[in-house]
Amino acid sequence: MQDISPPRAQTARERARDQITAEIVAAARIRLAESGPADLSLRAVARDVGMVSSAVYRYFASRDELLTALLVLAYDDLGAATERADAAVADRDDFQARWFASLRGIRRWALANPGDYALLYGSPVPGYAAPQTTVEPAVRVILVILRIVTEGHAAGAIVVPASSDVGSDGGPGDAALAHAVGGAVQFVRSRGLVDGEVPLELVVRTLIAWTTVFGTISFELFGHLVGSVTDTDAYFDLLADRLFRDLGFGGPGSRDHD
Amino acid sequence: MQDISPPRAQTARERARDQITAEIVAAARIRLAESGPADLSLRAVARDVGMVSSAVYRYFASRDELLTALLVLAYDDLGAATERADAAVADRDDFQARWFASLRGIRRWALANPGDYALLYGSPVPGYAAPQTTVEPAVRVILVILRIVTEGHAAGAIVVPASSDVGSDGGPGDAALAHAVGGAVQFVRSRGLVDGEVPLELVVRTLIAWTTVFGTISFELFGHLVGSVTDTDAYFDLLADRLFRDLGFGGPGSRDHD
DNA sequence: GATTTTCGAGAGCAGTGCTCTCGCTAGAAG
DNA sequence: CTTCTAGCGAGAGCACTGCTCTCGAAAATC
Repeated sequence: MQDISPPRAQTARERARDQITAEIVAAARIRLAESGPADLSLRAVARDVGMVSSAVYRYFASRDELLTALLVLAYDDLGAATERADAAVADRDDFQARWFASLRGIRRWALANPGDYALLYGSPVPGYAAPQTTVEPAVRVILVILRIVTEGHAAGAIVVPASSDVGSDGGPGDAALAHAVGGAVQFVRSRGLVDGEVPLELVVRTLIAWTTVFGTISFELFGHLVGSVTDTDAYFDLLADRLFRDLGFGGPGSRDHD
Repeated sequence: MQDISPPRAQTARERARDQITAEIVAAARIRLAESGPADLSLRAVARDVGMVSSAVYRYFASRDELLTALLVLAYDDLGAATERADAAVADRDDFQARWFASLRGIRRWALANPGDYALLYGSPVPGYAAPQTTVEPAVRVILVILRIVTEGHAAGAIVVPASSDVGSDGGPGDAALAHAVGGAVQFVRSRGLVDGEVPLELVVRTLIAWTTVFGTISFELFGHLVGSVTDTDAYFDLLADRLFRDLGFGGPGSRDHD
């Protein structure tokens, strides 16, 4: 195969440019770790890499563009960390172990990189809208937990929890469900995660689990659990367990292994 | 009754001071609504109220102190809105209606006041630590949902969900639970919300519900649900229903009413 | 070797939080 | 009613921010 673009012989200039770009991002990431995203100063970053602020603009058109680069990097880092956590479980059919490993991996990454986490899941920087390029890296972490659920379902380890029609109106529950989480269903289909029918209630439950995990981590990092949760490590495991069971895992018949 | 302190005859100076203070806060709140907390400019607020920036420092020692005032105001506003939503349900034994009303009230407030919401539940402003005075107003909204759960439990409307020992170790589940959520248990007791024993699993479930509600609202406001959840109104109701049932409400025997 | 592209430095603009000083004025004290 | 003082608003100023523009030097290209 012809190496068309990626490993094409870079000119010295290009190599230097890439290297300096990486240097800037690295310096920015360090500063981000010890101050919030809103506090990130382009001038300070410039000083760190031994440049004057205007020189940085040769590499990033604006502070927002630097933030976007950090965003992509952080999403990828989180995604990779979560994938690693899941992959570390040897028995691929031990969905409980995979679930715990992945969720703990997410939380561990967040605690280790609070600045990045705040950038990703905190309040958005005012006036800043993440461009489309950030979508794909953002999806990685979701895919990990989605795969556990879909594979678990395919393996018959899930008893899809009962849906309920206790909505405000007595209408047909499934149509309402399909409409509400239509995007997620389409997403799961487009990624080829499931062939055949997608149980809507499972989609809803997975969305809830996803939201709860990040909601909990955000609460922990942002100080909202102080006073209520005494042992955050233990609480998170408790949470992971409840979410796992609410998904329909570990139901009747699938005794756990110890 | 003697009016001891609150309506004590204020001097003209004090009245003027309070009025201007309120004016500043009001102006700040308006600016906050259309830009994030990090973007809130004390100088801009000063301009809005027809002052020069240094004059504002006669009323607030720093920008952070202004933010704290806004924080307290916002917490109180959210708390009041939620209390109103709950109180609007005439039948106090209709816990489902109260649950939906309260949760919807929280979300409605958040959507109507995104700036305030970001201030309360977004990433904290770097270097800013909310002082103790903000704790009490912050608690109001939690108390509303806590009351629904405790009253529901006292009324026998809840079948406390089964705990599970599927933790990492096979130790005694209840001791671990008690340790993890000890703060919450103590809180519930200190507020006199429950006399007698507090079912630990219910405490855990309530904490999870609380976290999930705010996690979902944060995700919605911060744009993380775009692409997955197509109808956010409907999804939130779906969520409220699942949380309600996971708490043990609407279990066997307590058929809902329509 | 001449030319064009690329890049870093520096000055500068408008904005920020915050401090300090200086008058004015309204309320308190006599 | 006069004197005095405490409180307040204005202004200048400092160090910082994001960002723009110009200029000179160096490197790649022709």
